[in-house]
This record gives sequence, C-alpha cells and structure tokens, in this order.
Amino acid sequence: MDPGRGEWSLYGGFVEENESLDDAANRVLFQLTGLKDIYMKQVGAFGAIDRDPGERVISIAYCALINVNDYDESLLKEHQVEWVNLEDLPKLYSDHNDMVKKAITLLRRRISSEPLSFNLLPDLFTLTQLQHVYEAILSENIDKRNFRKRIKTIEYIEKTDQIDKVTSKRGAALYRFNKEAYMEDPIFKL
Amino acid sequence: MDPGRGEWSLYGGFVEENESLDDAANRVLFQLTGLKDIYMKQVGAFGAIDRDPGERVISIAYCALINVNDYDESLLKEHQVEWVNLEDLPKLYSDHNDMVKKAITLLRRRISSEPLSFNLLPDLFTLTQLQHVYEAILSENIDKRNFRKRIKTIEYIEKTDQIDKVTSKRGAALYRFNKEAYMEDPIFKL
DNA sequence: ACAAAAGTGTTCCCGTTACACCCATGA
DNA sequence: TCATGGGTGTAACGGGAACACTTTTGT
Repeated sequence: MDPGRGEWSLYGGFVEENESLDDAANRVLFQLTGLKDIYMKQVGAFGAIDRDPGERVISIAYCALINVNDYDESLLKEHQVEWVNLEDLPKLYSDHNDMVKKAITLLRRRISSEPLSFNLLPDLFTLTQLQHVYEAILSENIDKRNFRKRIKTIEYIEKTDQIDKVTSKRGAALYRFNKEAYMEDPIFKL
Repeated sequence: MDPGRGEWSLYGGFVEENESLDDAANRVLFQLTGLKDIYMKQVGAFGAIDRDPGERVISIAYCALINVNDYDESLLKEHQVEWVNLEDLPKLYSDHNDMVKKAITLLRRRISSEPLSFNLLPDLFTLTQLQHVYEAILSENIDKRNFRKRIKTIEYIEKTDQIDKVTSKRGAALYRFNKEAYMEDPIFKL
C-alpha cells in the first residue's frame, strides 16, 4: 500500500500487451517486494464508471499471501509503500476498501478448504504460530487444546525434531508442512 | 450460449464507455433474454494473452440465475443461442470451459451461505422442486426426510395454503420465500 | 388396481466445544 | 522465584446421516 493523491491506496500497475493478468500481478508484486512464486489469487474486477476521476480504468485486484519474514524493507521504502495492520486500515482511494473487504472474505472462505496458512509462515513453525495465523485470518480466538487436537489428525503437518528457542523460554516443537504428502491426498480439514 | 466460429461459446458483449461492468453484464443478459433484475455475480476476469486469436481481449465472466419459467424462446432463437444441460456441455471456445467451471464452483460454495435457489424457482414452489434445485447445483442426492426437516427450521420459507396439482397426482403444498423475513434476520443455514 | 409423488420420526454416530492444570526455562 | 509460553485429556452436546412405510389421487 502506498500513499497517493493525499489518500492511501493499494499498490497497482498496468497490464502490458505481452503478459496475462496473472503475469502482470506477479510482476507488480515482484517489483514491489522482490518476491516470486507467491500464493496469489484474483479477487475480482472492479469497473464502476467513475472509480477513477481521470480516465476510465478497470482494475483487477489480486491478493497475495506473504510470509512475515520475506520482504525487502528497502524496496518498500523506495516505492513509498507501508504495511498496515488491518485494524488500522484507513479510508482508501476510490473503491480500494471494497477490494480489501472482498479479499478478506475470499481468504476466510478459503482458509478452511485449502492449506493457505503455510504461505504466511516460515518453513518450520510452531503450533502457536500456526494458530495465530488462523486467529488472524478468522479474527476469532481458538481454543489451544482443540486446535492442537485437530492438527494432530492432519498427516501432512509433521512434527520435526527441531525446537524453537526464540519465541519461548521453554522451547516449542517445530512443525513443517509436507507439501508432497498433501498433494498425494489433498483432502483438507480444519 | 451460442454457436460461433465452428465451436460453441458463451454469449458475451463489450463494455461500453458509459456503463459499469455490472451494467454491461445486465445489458447483455437483457438483450439476450429480455430479463431484468436477475441475480448475477461476477465470476472473474480471464486474461491469458492468446485467449483470443485475434486481438488481445480480457473477459469478465458473469453468472446469472434464471428462473426455469422465465425466458423468451424467440429472443434465444434470434441470437442463435441454446440452453444446454451441464452434463452435455461440449468443448467450448477458448477458455470458456474454465469460466463455466469457476462459475459452478462459485455457485456450490454460495448455495450453502446464501438463499440462491429461489432465483431459480417460481414464487410458489413445492419442497420437491426446491430439493431438485439443491441436488442439481450440488449434483448429489439428498435424503428427502432430512431435507424437509431442515427446511422446517427455516423461518423465511413459508408454507402457503395453496396446493400444486400439476406436478403430482396427490398434490403438493406450495411454499414461498419470504424475502422480508430473510432480510430482517439474514442468517442462512442449509 | 396401480403407478407416482407427498409426506412423516427416530436412532445412532461423530465431530465440536468447553474447560484447567502442570512443565520447562530464561531472566 | 517468577513470569512466560508449551503442552496435555475428557465429558457433554448437538447436528448430520441413515433409514421405510403410508397416503392420496389420476389414469
């Protein structure tokens, strides 16, 4: 997100002749963050007549899931872009608040039918971190014991023998998402 | 859907300068069927580079729910358009099969969180008809007793004192969707 | 008479929820 | 020693699924 025209807005770009919509979205994301191969979904096309005061513009919004560790601070500065907490989301330019709203709805629906959360976590993560992702996306609290009980039934979330000593004094077991196992039997339940 | 270029394709049109995407979709639908105020949702934007062999075209697909009784046969003929059963859906032009697929996924997800089915039925309908709509969209069979049990718990599906003698010899009670009641308490469960 | 669709309850099971305490460690 | 987050089990409940027979009436 970058400040523009006195109001904040989502970051965007124009689709080139020689690229698909998805390619364009990936290019813009790369220019902004230096990241490639990021989970990204189309949110939708926004086409009200007067959504841009200048010329007629139709925008296709995309939503990307970016690992909290993976972003390039300097690129953000260079483009005058900032991360904002959703709770602190200001009034945005034009219909960009609608885009955000639709993206969140889309995420909430998908998180219980697709293993999205791993896109937002490091390769190795603790169960508490995973739970935090769910709580953030659903914006509701989850019971720790019930959550961990469910996780245990999921084959492709594997406990490693490594221990994270950073986030807690006692140390927490690190888990990983076994993508191959998921691909073999892509039944999602959570 | 209309035959074109030797292959079948979805019916479409171009967005005018003075209309929004939604307006354009409604206009095209009206030209084709004579219908207005139809439930319609954007399916998504399709923008592969070579999806049209001629010039670069980006299409925004829409999905409409049309009451089985409400369509104008002559308009369909005039535009050389035909209804096809989904099971008989042929290979379509370009990425149109993807559009259909995405539309169906969208419908399946929405039907259990929104009262869609009434858009496909007459004002007064029997429970069997309603069940058929669900079975068609989900393409699975539903137990009659369980279905009717669930319907009984929904306040805004009201039994009328009218009886339909057309679809069965014994006659079936006609129900209606009370939109006002739903709007007051739009909690959907089915 | 019979074919065709309408209508009607109960039981079982499984998944979801609620809930509280001890453990290991760094500061 | 204490503050912090890690880790664990059980009981009650409720929603969903399975399941078969009688009724009415037009033909």
